[in-house]
Amino acid sequence: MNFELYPLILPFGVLTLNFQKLPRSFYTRPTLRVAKDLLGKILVRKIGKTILAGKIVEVEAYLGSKDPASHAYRGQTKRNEVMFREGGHLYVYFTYGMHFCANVVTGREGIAEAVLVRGVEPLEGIGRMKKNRGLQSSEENLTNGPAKFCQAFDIGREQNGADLLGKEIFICDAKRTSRALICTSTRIGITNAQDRRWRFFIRENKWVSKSKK
DNA sequence: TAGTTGATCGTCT
DNA sequence: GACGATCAACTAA
Repeated sequence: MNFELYPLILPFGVLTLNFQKLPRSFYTRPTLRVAKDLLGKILVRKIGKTILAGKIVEVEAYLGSKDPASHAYRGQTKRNEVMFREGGHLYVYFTYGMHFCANVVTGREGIAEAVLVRGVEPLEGIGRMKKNRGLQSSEENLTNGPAKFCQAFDIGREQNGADLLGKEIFICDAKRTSRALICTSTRIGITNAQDRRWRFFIRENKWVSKSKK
């Protein structure tokens, strides 16, 4: 069942918290609902004995065949195959010749919808994240963008298709983010479908990407 | 601080 | 052959 517990040593001392992995049923719900509910949840990445963890603070929804901006708008291809899987998988794609971006697949099998993770607030493994980024940069510059987050969390080709109910990458439940703190906007970096306000982020959080507020 | 550009390659037309 | 769900370094002011 979903009662595996994951102790995390948070950076501010020896506080150890037990988080519960989100169940499959969290991801198979309607995508816009999953997108908003992902705000505040704890994304965990295990690399050997190293644990990286961060709070999701910015996301964008992509609604497959209903959405001209989605990679899956024109149907299934080799690249977007993972988007068509059951909710709770990770869709990682390569872009601009050098960057990876990661999506949480949502909905039932055959429905190609997903939520792009654009910003994360680092909680655990910050030293390793800095090493992964390879830059001496401020802490907010570590994970305040989709490709920065992937680099910090060492997410690439090999993580495409990963099951979020597995051991390598998963998301843990956390207190629901208050509706009053959730902001909405158009999505970043796309030119069509500007009428769809499917970007969601936590107000005044330092790890929301800089491009638009 | 705002705006521009180079990097770099898989995917789809 | 064009371009992208991006980023960092650079320039101008």
